[in-house]
Amino acid sequence: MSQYKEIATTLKNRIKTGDYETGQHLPSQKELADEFGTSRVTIQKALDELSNANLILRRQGSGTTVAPNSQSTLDILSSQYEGTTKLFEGRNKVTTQVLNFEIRLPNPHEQKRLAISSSTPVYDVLRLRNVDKEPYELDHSIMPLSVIQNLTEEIASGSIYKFIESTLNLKIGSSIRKITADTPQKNDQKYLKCNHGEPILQVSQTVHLSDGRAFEYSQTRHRYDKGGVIVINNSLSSNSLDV
Amino acid sequence: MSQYKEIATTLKNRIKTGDYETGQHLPSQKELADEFGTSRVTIQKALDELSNANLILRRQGSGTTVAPNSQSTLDILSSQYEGTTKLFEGRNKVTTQVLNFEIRLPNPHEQKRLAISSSTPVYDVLRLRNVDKEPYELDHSIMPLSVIQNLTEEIASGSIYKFIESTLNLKIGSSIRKITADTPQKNDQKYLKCNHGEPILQVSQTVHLSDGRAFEYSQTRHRYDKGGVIVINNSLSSNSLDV
DNA sequence: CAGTGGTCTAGACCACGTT
DNA sequence: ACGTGGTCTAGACCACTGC
Repeated sequence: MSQYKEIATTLKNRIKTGDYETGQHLPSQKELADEFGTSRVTIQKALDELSNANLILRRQGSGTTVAPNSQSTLDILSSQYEGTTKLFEGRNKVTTQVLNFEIRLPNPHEQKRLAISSSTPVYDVLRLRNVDKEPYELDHSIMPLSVIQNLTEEIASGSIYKFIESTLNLKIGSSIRKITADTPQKNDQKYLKCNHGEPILQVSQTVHLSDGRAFEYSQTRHRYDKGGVIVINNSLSSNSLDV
Repeated sequence: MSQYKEIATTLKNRIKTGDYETGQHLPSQKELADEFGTSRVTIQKALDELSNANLILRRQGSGTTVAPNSQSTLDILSSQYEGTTKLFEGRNKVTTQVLNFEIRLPNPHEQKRLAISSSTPVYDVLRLRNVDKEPYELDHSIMPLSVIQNLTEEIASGSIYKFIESTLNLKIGSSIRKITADTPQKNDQKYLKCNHGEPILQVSQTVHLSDGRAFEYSQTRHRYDKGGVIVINNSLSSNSLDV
């Protein structure tokens, strides 16, 4: 691990433990450089990490302070979006029912979203995730075999993300998601136990590896009383758009 | 404007105009440093900007390439979320009806979201935004007078964001948003012309200035057939969470 | 004016991919 | 082996804030 990342982790922990309190000043960059026995530029790279995560506010002339909401931001960071399995890990019981698992050729829409040709086969996986035995989300994922291999129904009944990161040793990069509301369809009524008039929150996303290859196009549908997406935006990477 | 930001803008333009094509290599950092007559570190800071915006992919050993989707990412960046007025600027006609405009004291929920005391008065503004004469969104904003002053009903019928940035000369910083689906309420039926069974997409957000002060807590409700939120995530600032 | 963060340099070494 | 991007240094100057 690089020095500036180690320092960033240390500083994050100091905020988490209240060593640096919300609203209070951090030591100056020069003091931190002395403490960690490094240069000011390295401290600045560490502070960049905290700044990107919205944990600190830097003001030229007056110093660096711990951001308001730093504690709730830390909560969100600690359960970063890496699939439903990780989100609920330890707190709730997640079970997954694989409703469909097949390999087929992609339709034109999927070809476009995944940037693959019509001859590249894809996994088509439909899963129902339950949290504490209550239906939580209905997930339909398309993954190209050119990127993801050796996926089985058994793996799909656990965490596909863990399989990709740990077993295939691939690094997940950026994603683009569109969040919309919709009326319940037949499958929503059947599996999520939605009645007529009970809205669905749908998240459509394409997820990429860090090398830029798209590895998943999915549509996830939530009951409106169990769904919701939280987005944190900073001026640096203003990354959310209402359409 | 600092040198690295100028260079970042130049490089973004080269991607926009197709000078650097999607998937193709950029010149190496050394070549760029020579071209711009600067050091490699400055080029790297410029590339950080593009990387944060998901416009490029950097691979140790093999070089920097223009990201897939760079063109659609540019589209999104060019209409960053700065209020509905800016989003539709030039393309559609946005009109705003101010349905309620008052100054009052905040309730406990609003006090918490805006981090203000019970004695700090707030503006309470309810607005209906129409795009091309069709109802688009119903927006309920709470803003503390300790931050925003001299707001009038006339200003509210235009763009409050432009007023804050241009007239008050304040800089907008981070925001935190929660996106949910909901059933239509009385106001939705009245103003957004929703029927029973037509879902609402709701965005609740708290927006901060760059100095960390919260200046707006709002709830915006969209017709399900005219709403949607797009979110771009990168590993750097993974900033979205399903709850 | 003193102290803070922001920018920039010239050069060094390392980690990684490709050939 | 070579070229790429990643990290790091020691020092400099600038911009801004607050006393």
